[in-house]
Amino acid sequence: MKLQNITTSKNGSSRRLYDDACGTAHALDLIGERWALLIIRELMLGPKRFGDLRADLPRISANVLTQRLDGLEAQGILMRRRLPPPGSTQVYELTEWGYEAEPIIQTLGRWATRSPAHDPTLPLSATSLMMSFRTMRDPAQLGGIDAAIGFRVGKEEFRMRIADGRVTVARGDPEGADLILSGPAVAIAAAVYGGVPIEMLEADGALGVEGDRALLARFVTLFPLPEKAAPPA
Amino acid sequence: MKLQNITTSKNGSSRRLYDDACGTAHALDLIGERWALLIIRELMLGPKRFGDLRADLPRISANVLTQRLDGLEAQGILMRRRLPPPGSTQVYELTEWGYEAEPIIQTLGRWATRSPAHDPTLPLSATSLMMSFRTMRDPAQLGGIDAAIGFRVGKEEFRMRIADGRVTVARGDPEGADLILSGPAVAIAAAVYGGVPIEMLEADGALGVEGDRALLARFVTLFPLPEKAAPPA
DNA sequence: CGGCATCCGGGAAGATACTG
DNA sequence: CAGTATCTTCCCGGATGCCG
Repeated sequence: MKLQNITTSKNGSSRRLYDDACGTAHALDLIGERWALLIIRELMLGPKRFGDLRADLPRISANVLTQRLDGLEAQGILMRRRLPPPGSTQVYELTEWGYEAEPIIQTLGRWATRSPAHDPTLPLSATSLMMSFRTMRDPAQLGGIDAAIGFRVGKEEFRMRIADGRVTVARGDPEGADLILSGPAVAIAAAVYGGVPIEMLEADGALGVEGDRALLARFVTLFPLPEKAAPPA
Repeated sequence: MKLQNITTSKNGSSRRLYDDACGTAHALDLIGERWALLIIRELMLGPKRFGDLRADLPRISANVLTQRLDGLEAQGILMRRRLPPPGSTQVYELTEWGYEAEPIIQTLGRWATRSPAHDPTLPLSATSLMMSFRTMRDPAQLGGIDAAIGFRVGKEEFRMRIADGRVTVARGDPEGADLILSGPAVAIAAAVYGGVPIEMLEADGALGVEGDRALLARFVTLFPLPEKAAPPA
């Protein structure tokens, strides 16, 4: 290790800061570097290991991930935690303040889906699909629904609860839910956001459905995308 | 101009994109580059010229500002507009969709002021001070207030209206407001966010006050900063 | 395999000087 | 005043390798 690296890593403030009292500028100092906010997004539904993050952010390189995790930890946004042995692997978990960044993710997401350039058919991580449901829920449509919906997306399992006009999502066993959807995140996104008919996705083997199909028909209407903004002239 | 520049500017997608369907990731593709969101912030209260932006973002370099303005225009977030002659100078103005980014600025700002590292004594542009009032207003304290407050910050003038529990701010003539504050943005920020006594700022010649001093005493309590998050252990 | 450190190439950001 | 040209610095991304 070179001396330069010692000074620059010890004094993390050698990073380019905006030097601006505005809270927005400070937010960018904290989480404005490339990948930082997407790492936070991936941790939003609970702790993950280094390798999980690499898998869910396929285009990040290991050294950048290391740098970001260091920086976010130093700023108190996430913590390293060592799981009890055996298998005492390390996980990264948001702090309480880190979890409070969820509105940032939602506000950005809601605004950007109005972009004419937004392409909802791109790949998608399981976490961002689940987060998108919390972001895009239509309160007017949720009234009167009380249901549990399970998801199996790759190796990850989630349980959503819709009740009292609210949507909560957490990692958890889908078993026993009123409706269970299985398949890659893009397939579920195609059904909910792309308007692709369920039957077509099932026929392709892309989507598995168990349980209340009437609920499913309603489910795919609960998360409307906002209208596109006018494209640039 | 070189051929390379033509291809890279025509095909703006040579930029590093996240390639992720998640709206949050797309937002970062749109406004995640350095300085982009601060440029949007500076335009939030109306159009500005190139030189205004340089003055209000003192540490941005001219070529980066040019690149960002080009990119934001290509994405439909802002427009170039030529003012009617004489003095037919060019200004940059947010599109309707661009103005809708205000919640992003507010959400980031609110979250980041909880950072242990946030330093509210740093320099501040007039626009970000005005935006901060919209962000930080305490609805519980605004009830029953109906007032017009004017600001003279450097060469810029603003008029704030507090009524019906809402705060609106626009560029405009402070004359005739119930209260008029004059001085650099840092001085006004010191009074509102730093708890520095008005008398001290006036004695220093940093702050000028005209009009209703009782309203001023109340005004400085209307924008409480959120509690700090626990500092990293 | 998870968690890094290191080296390298390309490109974005910063600073300064220059032009219409 | 509104940008452009150029140069330097530094960040990002990819590959490789070390170590528990």
